[in-house]
Amino acid sequence: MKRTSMEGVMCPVARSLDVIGDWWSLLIVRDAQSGLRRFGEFQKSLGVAKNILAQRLRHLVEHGILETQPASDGSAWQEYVLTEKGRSLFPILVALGQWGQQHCFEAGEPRTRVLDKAHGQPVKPLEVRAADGRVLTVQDVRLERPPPQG
Amino acid sequence: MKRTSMEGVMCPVARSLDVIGDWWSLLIVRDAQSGLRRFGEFQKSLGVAKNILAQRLRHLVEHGILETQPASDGSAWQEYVLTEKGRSLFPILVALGQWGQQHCFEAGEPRTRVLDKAHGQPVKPLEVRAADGRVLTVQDVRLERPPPQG
DNA sequence: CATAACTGGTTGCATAACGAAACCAGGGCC
DNA sequence: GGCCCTGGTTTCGTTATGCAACCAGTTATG
Repeated sequence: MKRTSMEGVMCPVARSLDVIGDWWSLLIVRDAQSGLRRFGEFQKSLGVAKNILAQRLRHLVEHGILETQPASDGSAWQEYVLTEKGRSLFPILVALGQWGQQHCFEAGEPRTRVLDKAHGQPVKPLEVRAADGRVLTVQDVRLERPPPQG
Repeated sequence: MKRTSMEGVMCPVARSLDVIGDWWSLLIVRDAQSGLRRFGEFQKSLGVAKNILAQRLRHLVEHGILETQPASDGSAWQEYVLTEKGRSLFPILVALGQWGQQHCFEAGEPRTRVLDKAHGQPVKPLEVRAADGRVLTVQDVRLERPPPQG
């Protein structure tokens, strides 16, 4: 069988999903962005089975999204911290969060929010913009496929 | 067993992933955004097994991301078209695409790009902004968790 | 109008991924 | 040294995935 891989495909979305497209990876990254570092912290926060967590952490390290380093508290354990590549997933998480907030909650239902540290205000909804600054919707864009590499 | 569900969880990211977090769903939405409508079109574009595709389409319809409608060409078949909820996934796809483009390709490797229809220019990199317009990184935000609903 | 071919699926089966729980090794603590 | 905690690995049963075969309704063809 084999779960289909998108490694050779030219669509960047597919390539991304190849790396972070499984269920837990993005949630791990999300927790890492909010400061978690230790195996046990992730396990407690996510409630995921330990074998799955170990597997995902290894996967994320292999793909350069997390890296291991000696624990900051002087103990002999190691910590998982985000690389630059991992930190740059931030807009994806914000986009997912904003969409989920709008479409996956009932009106009064309590939810976690992302706030600007400086003023405690929610962040602005993400906008896709053209080079000249115009806000774009899906109708305003087109895909450019590279020529078949003969 | 049961693949863990995040339905009761307060994190919007988790809720989103509950709906669109599996491997194929976002790719289907991506193709739908670029204009595909018919079962056969999706199948050809994605190369996915037909049973999986049928299952995913049903899932996306159930969650209100796609809806079925009679074919626009007058034939008796039906088409799958995006709802407003589905169209609003656009920033997520752009975010995934931009990240994948930066981090999952070799330097000269050809890739599909999203261009502004009006001028043929690539869209701007997404930016997370505060209410007052400042660009925010992950260090500039914090999470507000709602009080435990006692 | 009969029939061939296409679209849009469903069913069955083999295999890989997932999940829970048990197990285990090394570290830290007394 | 004995005991518990952290951070995993192993084992095993269940679920999801992928392929291929099959099938009904629709459209094209003669």
